[in-house]
Amino acid sequence: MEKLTTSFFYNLEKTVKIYRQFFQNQFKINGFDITLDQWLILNTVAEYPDCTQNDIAEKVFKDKASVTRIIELLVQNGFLLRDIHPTNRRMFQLTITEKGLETIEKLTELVPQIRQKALEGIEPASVSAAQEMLAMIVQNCIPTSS
Amino acid sequence: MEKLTTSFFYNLEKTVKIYRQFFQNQFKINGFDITLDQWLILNTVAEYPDCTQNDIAEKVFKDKASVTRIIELLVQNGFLLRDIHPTNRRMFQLTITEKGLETIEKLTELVPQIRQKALEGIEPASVSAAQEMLAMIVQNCIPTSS
DNA sequence: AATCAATAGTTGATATATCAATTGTTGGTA
DNA sequence: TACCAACAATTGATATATCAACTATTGATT
Repeated sequence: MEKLTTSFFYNLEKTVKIYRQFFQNQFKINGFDITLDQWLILNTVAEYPDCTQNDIAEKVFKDKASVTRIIELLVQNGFLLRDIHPTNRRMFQLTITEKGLETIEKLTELVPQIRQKALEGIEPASVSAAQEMLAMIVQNCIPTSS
Repeated sequence: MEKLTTSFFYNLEKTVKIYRQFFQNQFKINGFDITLDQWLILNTVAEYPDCTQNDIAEKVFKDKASVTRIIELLVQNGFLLRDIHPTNRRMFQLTITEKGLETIEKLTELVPQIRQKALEGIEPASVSAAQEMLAMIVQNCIPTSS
C-alpha cells in the first residue's frame, strides 16, 4: 500500500487543516472573535434568511446537530437572535444582530483576501481543474448517487 | 465576494467530509469496528514502532492531545498495548496486539480499494497536478515557512 | 550534585462531527 | 375529527480538534 504521507487524501486533509488554521489565525490577527464555522453559518443565514436550520445544514454540509450548536453559540455571542417563527412553530426565526451585520460586512472584505493569499501563485486554470476533480470524487463517494 | 458554495475551499472541505464518510462506511460494511483516525494512528505506529507520540502527531498532522486520546481508545479497544518505555520514562512503549495486527493486515488490502473507488475515472495526471497545488497552498498557509 | 531548559505526555476547556433517539408541530388522510 | 407520517429542531453519547496549562523526566550546564 501507498505510504500514508503520499496518499492523495492524506494531503487533502492536511491542506484543509492548515488552511483552516491559517484562516482562523487571520480572523484572530484582525480582531475577529468568531470561529470559521460560526462565520460560515452566520454568512449562510445572511444569504438565505428564511431557511430552516436543516436547509442551512445541507448548504454548509454540516450535520443538523452541529448547526443547532453553532447557532447556539452565535446567539450566546451576540451575532444572532433566535425567536419563535411567526407561522411555523417547528422553526425558528433567525435575525442577525447589529454586531452580526458589522462582522459580516467586515469579513466580506477580509475573507477574499485570505483566500487569495492561500491561493497565491496558483493558476486559476489549476483551481478549476482541481474543482472538477473534487466534484468527481464527491460523485464517487456519495452513497445514494441520486 | 464569491458565493460560498463555489469557493474552492468550501469544495475542498466538502470533499474531505464526503470522502471520510465514504471511507468510514466502507470500514463498517466490511465489519471493521475502528474509526478512520484510529486506523491512521494504528498504522503509523506499525510503520514507525519507535516513534514518540509527538512524532506520530506530527506525521499524521494531528495535535498531540488528539493522539493521546486516540491511543487511549486504541488501547481500550484492544488494538494496542501501552507500557512504560524501558529506557526513557517520559515515553511509552507501544505494542500492537494480535487483533491490531490482523486489523492492519486486512485493512492494508481494503484501504487501497477504497481509495481507488474514490478516485475512479480520474486521470493520474490530474491527481498529481492537484497534489502539487495542495502543496503550494500548504506553503502559502504555513505560519513560519521554515 | 544542584539547577534548569527542553522533552514527552496528560488534562481541562471549548468547539465541532456524527449518529441515534426524542420532542413538538404540521399536514394529509381515513 | 382522530390518527399518523413527515418535518424541524434538540439532546445525549462518543470521537476528534485545538489551545493552554500542567506533571514528570531527561540531559546539559554550572
